[in-house]
Amino acid sequence: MRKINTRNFVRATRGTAREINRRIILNLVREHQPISRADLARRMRIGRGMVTSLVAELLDDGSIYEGSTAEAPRGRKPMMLFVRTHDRLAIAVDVRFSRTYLMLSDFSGKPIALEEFETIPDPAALVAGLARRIQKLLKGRDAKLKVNGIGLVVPGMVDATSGRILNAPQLGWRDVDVRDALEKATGLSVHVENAPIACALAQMWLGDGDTETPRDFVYLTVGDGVGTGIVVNGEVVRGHDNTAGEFGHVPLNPRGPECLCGARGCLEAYASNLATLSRYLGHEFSPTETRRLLQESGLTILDVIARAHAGEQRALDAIDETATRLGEGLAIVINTLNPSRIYVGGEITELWDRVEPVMRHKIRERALTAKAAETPLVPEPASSYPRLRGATAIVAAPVYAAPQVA
Amino acid sequence: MRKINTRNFVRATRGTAREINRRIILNLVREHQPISRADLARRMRIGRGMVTSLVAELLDDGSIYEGSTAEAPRGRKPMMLFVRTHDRLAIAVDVRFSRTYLMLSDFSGKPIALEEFETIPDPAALVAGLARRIQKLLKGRDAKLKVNGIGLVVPGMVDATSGRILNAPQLGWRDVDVRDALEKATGLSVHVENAPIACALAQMWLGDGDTETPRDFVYLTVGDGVGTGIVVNGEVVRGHDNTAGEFGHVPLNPRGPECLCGARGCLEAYASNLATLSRYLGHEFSPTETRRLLQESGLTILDVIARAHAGEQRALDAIDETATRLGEGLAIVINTLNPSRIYVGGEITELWDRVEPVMRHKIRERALTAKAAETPLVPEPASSYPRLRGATAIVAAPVYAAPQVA
DNA sequence: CGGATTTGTTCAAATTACGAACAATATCGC
DNA sequence: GCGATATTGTTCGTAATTTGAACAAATCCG
Repeated sequence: MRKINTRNFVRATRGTAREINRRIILNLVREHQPISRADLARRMRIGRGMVTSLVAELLDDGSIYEGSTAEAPRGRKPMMLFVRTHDRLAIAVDVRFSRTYLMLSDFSGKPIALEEFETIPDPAALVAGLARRIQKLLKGRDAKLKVNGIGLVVPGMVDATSGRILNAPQLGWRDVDVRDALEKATGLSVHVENAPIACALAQMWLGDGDTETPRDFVYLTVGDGVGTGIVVNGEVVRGHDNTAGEFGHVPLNPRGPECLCGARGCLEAYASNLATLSRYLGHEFSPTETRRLLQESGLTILDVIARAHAGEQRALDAIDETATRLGEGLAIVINTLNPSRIYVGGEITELWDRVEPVMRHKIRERALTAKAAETPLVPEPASSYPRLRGATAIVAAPVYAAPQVA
Repeated sequence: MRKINTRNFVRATRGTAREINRRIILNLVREHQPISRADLARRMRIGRGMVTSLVAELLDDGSIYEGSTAEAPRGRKPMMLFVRTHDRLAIAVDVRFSRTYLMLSDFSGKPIALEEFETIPDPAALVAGLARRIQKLLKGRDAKLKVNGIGLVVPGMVDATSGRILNAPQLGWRDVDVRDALEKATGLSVHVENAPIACALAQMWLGDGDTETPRDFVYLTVGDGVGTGIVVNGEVVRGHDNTAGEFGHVPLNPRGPECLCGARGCLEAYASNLATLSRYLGHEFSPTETRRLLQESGLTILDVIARAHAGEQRALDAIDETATRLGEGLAIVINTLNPSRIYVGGEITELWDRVEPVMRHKIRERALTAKAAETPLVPEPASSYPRLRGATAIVAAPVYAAPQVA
C-alpha cells in the first residue's frame, strides 16, 4: 500500500505495460539464468508470443544473449537466455581517507582492473587525477566493451540526486560537487553515493553469489567509523536530508568516551577500528588524542586482529569489548527496524568465529522477540571490496530497477 | 530504484496502464479538489479525451462525483470533481487495555457515531460483543451508505497480511486470530493493525487537514507504552516479523529502571505514562510495583498533567524528565531514520508548550546535522482519536493506494 | 451577434496485448 | 524408419487501448 506522490508521479503511457514486463523478464533472467522463453512465459503466466517479442527487444539492446540449447526430457530443446554482464562495464571509485581505489569491472561486479593511489585532499585535483587514470584505463580496451558510467563512493553524506557531497569529515569536504566535474572530464555519467549505502546496494543488486538477498536488510560497516545502509521494501533509505543510517552515533552510555560527533558514549566511540585500537593500547577513545596515539604506535587494526588470531589475551579483550558494543548497537537496529538479515563488513569479520557469538549473546539479551534474537548476521570479508562493488552497483542498478510508475 | 521482487511480482496486462492512470486521477482529485477535467489533463500531460474516459469510470464506480461548475475568467466554465467520502463508511475499532472504542466514520475520517465499552479480555467473547454492537450500529442506517470494511487496532504486534495478532501483552493475547471470526460474524472484510502503525497510516492517508503529510515520517505514540510507526518512501515499515518501530525499548541508561521487556533503562521505562506517573509519586518505574502503586493512588496521567498545568512543581519536574528522555529517544530516531517530520501523539501533548522546548533542547544537543536538529515535531491531540482514525485509514487506504505493479 | 477562449466529448488511426494457429525440434513406441 | 506425441518458439489476425485531432458546448467580450 504505497501512497502515490501527486507532486512527482509518472503516468502510464502506451509503452508502460511493455516496459514493465520487459523489465520483469530481464530480472527473471538475471535471477534464474539459464532460462528459456517457455519458462519465462510459464512464470509470468503470459503467452509465449509475448515473450518472444519482449525477448527480441532485450536481445536487440544487448541486455541479454542466447546461449546454447539445453537438454529436455522430450520435445524441442529450449534455447537458454543469459544476462549480458561481461561486456557491460562500470568504473568504480572508492575515495577513502588515505587511499583511493579505482576498479574497472563488469556488471556482475567481477573486477577487470584494479589500482590504487594516495588520496589527493583537494576535490578538483582528485577529479583531474581520476579523469587521467580513467582515460588511461580505458585506452587499451576493446571499443565493444561499453562503459555505462562511473560510480563514486565516499565516506560521508551524499545527495544522490544532485550528486553533491554534503559533508565528508574524513576527507574534510563540505558541499562539494565532484559529479559535474568528473562527468565533464570523462564524458561518462557519474553517480555518487555514501559508503554504507553503497555496500547495501552491492548486496541488493550483485548479491554474494550463494544466497538470495532479502528485500529488507541492514548493512553494518565497521571501519574508521560505524555506519549502516538500510534497505526497506526493496529500496534504500536515504532520509529527508540524506543522513539516515547513522547508527554509529546511537548512545550506549551517557558517561562513555567522547565521540567525534561531540556526544559521549556513541557506538562508534566504542566499536570503530580507531576505538578498538585505542582500547588495545590501553586508552579510551578520544577524538583529539587517538589519531596521534595511533601514529606514534604505528599499529593498525590488522595488527590487533593478527595478535588476537595468535591468541594474545589483550587483543582478544579489546576485540571482545568491540563485539559486545556492536551487539548492543545491533540489538537497537533489530528492535527498531526488524530486518530479515544484517550484513557486517569491515576488518573485524576476520575474527568472525570469535566476534559473532559475543554479538549474538548481547542481541539475545536485548531483542524483544525470540525470532528477532536470531536475526541472521552475515559477515562480508574485506577481500571482496564491498565499497567498490557498491560503486559498480549504483551504475548497474538503473538498468535492472523497477520502472518508476504512479 | 526499487528492486523487482521476482518471487512475487505483478505483471502488466492490457488494463494496467489504464488502472494506473485512473488511480493517479483519483489521488489528484483527492489532494486538489475541487478540480476540473481540463486541470487534470494539464497536470498529467495527457489528452482531455483520456481524462473524460477515465473520469467516467471513476464516476461510475462512485469514487468521485461532479459538483457544480466553477467561475472562470473566460471560456466554458469547468465542472468540478470531488472524491466521494461522505457515503463510503468504515467501522473503526480500537481495543485498549481497559476500554474498547467503536466508531462509524466516513472515508475522510469524519466520525458519524462513537461508542465505548469495557474491553472483554477473551478474544472470542470480544469478537461476539463487537459483532453485536456493529450490527446494531448499522441497523438504522441508510442502505445506500456503503460500509467498506472494519479496521481493528490493537496495542501489540500484528501480522497485517494474515490478520493474526502475534503478541499483545497489555491484552494478554498471543497468536490470536480475530480477523476471520469477525469477518464471519459481520460479513465485512476486516483489517487488523498495530496501534502506532495505524496512527502513522491515519496521518499518511487522512492527514490533519492543514498541512500536507510528507512521504517519510515517524509517528511517536506515548501511552502506557512508547512506540513508533515508521513511514519510508510513502510506505509503512513493518519489519521482517512485524516488530519494527520498537523505539520504546532503545536503552538510554544501562543502570536505569527495569522495563517490562526485561532490560534496564529503556525509553519506555522513563517516558511512558506509567513511568511518568510513577515518577510523580516519587518512585522509579518498576514492572512489578507500578501498577499496584497507581491503583492505590487512584491517579492517572491526566491528573499529573492537570497539576502541571496548574503550576505544581512536582508535576512539572516529572513531565520535564519525561520530555528530556523523549528528546533523547527522538534524537536516535532522527539520527537513524532522518524523517522529514515527527508526529507525537499521547496525553502529554496537552503540555506541548512545556514539553516541546525540552525535547528540542535534547535533540539539538544530539542531532548530527543542523538541519536534522530542526526536524519538525508536530503534536497530535488525543481529542482527534488518532488510533480510531488509523483504523479508518486501513479500510480506506486500499482504495487510494498505488496499484502494485512489477 | 460574431469572434475568441476554454471545457468536455467523440472518433478514427496507431499501437499493443492476446490468443490461436503454425512451424520447428525432439523423443518414443512400434 | 515412421508416425504419434510433446515441447519450444514464431507468426499473425483480433480485440482493446492510447493518442491526437476534430468537434460540440459554454461563456465572455467588444
